[in-house]
Amino acid sequence: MPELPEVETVKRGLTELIIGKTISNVSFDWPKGFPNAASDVERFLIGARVMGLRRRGKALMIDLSTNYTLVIHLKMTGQLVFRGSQVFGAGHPNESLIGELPDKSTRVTFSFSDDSHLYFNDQRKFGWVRLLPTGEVMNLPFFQKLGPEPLLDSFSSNNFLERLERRKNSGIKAVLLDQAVIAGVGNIYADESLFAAKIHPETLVKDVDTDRLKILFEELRRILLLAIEKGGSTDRNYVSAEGKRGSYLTFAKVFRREGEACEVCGNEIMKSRVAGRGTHTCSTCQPKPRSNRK
DNA sequence: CACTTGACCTGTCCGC
DNA sequence: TGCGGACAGGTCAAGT
Repeated sequence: MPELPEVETVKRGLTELIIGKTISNVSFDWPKGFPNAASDVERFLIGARVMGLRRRGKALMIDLSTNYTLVIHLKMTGQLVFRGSQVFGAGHPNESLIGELPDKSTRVTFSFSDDSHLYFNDQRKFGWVRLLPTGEVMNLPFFQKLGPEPLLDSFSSNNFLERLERRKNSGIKAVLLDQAVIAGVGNIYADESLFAAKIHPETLVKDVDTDRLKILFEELRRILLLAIEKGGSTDRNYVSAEGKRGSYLTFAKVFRREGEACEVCGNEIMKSRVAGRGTHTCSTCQPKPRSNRK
């Protein structure tokens, strides 16, 4: 679902599609997901121009000329889909996976003065939208506890090791998924990077060799970059700002491949539950540690 | 305090 | 066909 590569892909798409546009209308009926809409939309959104797009962890920000910023989290089933006045049909390279919009899972519709629209769809309503003064965005509790961006040059192998060390008694997958440790990693890329580094997801951090953790650091970054290049992973709901699938799952080695043969050793990919999530491993390439029993 | 589990939602799939 | 239940998995709150 939307993890760092998916949100980055949406950000890049929207950067091409909506910068410079002026918001002319916003319709919403979702007090829980967008609580300050009713009071602030009229004052700070209508007439605002889109200045830029940013991403931090799995959250997306749309900076506006009113010095307000829309902060959006897609959680598991959120989509941000742009529609121009032109709709492309079947077979066209710009054909969207998403049909007529708005649809029954549309929670917020942003209309622009050129009669194009940005739809925030969220089947399960776990996502959220906030409108805040740009200077106050990072005060949100969500950002306050977020760990570093794994793809920044400034995030080093040593940073990674130090942050993992603080959680040495936890299972490695639970730690990778913890947004306070590293921002942006979710279930898909945790499974894929642990497979690439040949670490069983239940292994306690303290039981993984430092050299292997360094390999995990390299593999995690390599996989996140590759996933961005492929436009992210479309498992069920995720689509780009253009409404298109991401193709990373074609390249995935274990995620959603239970029952298939491991590309490396030929043994079967297994699915289990680790840290409360569906977890995919090769039992040969990622031997279960004997030291920690569950 | 560190860590794990359940709640939040809706849609789909599977077994009976 | 209909129906109940498991499952999907990001984050926060509550529980151990």
